[in-house]
Amino acid sequence: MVAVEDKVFKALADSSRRELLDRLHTKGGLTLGELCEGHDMSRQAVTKHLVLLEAANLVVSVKQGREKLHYLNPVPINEIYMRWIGKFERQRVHALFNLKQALKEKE
Amino acid sequence: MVAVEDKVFKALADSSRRELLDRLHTKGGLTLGELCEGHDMSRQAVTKHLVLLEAANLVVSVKQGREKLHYLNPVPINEIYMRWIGKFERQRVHALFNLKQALKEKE
DNA sequence: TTGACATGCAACTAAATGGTTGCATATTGT
DNA sequence: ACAATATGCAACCATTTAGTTGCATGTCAA
Repeated sequence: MVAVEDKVFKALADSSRRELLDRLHTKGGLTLGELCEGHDMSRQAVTKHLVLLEAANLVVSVKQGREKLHYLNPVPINEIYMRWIGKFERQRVHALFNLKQALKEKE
Repeated sequence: MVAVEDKVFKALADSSRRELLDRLHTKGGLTLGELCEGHDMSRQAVTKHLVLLEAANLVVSVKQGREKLHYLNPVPINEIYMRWIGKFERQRVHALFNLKQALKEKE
């Protein structure tokens, strides 16, 4: 069952899917219809993306009547992080990130 | 220049490339030849993977004579993490991760 | 210098991927 | 009931991608 990990990365490989995750990070519980808004691709394309995201466990959904509500699941992302960032690196890398942020805000 | 982010995710999408990252996380400074060992794919295939990983800035390399030494760069991974894990989630998710680890060790 | 070693580049192939269109199903409100 | 709304499924197409093979270049050591 190494497959689940592979699904996560494959799912994250597409920019449309990443954008969907961004939207769900900002606001959870969106329906398929809502997630389609502001894209130039068809509803069916979005459906396919959501199927992959759910298979990867990056998105969880609940059916409510004829609607389907979608939520972001942060767990798999955390596992990626833990995989390649050792305990020491974590501090350095966080410091670097914060520095970058601070500089960005000064612009 | 949205391309750089895309390269990171595309690079991570392949399991052979992730394995290369694992090897470099365990031990930095490996040559192409060393990275080829224990794979069933050709040297040229590995080269191609490394090109992508370097383009994504996930791997940095230094030429030394006729050899090329490779190192893992943790910065892009951290940025993925920061993107989809909000400040509160970070705590919960870490706690969950640690719990899982503890349970795994008890087996 | 010359052979062995380490890496680089290019053309080609098979499979995976992202997108489309068309039709089917299920739920809601009047 | 029935029309509008929300989602699901399947076949098909173009492009990308991971891998190969073959040859070229560059560096070291005897």
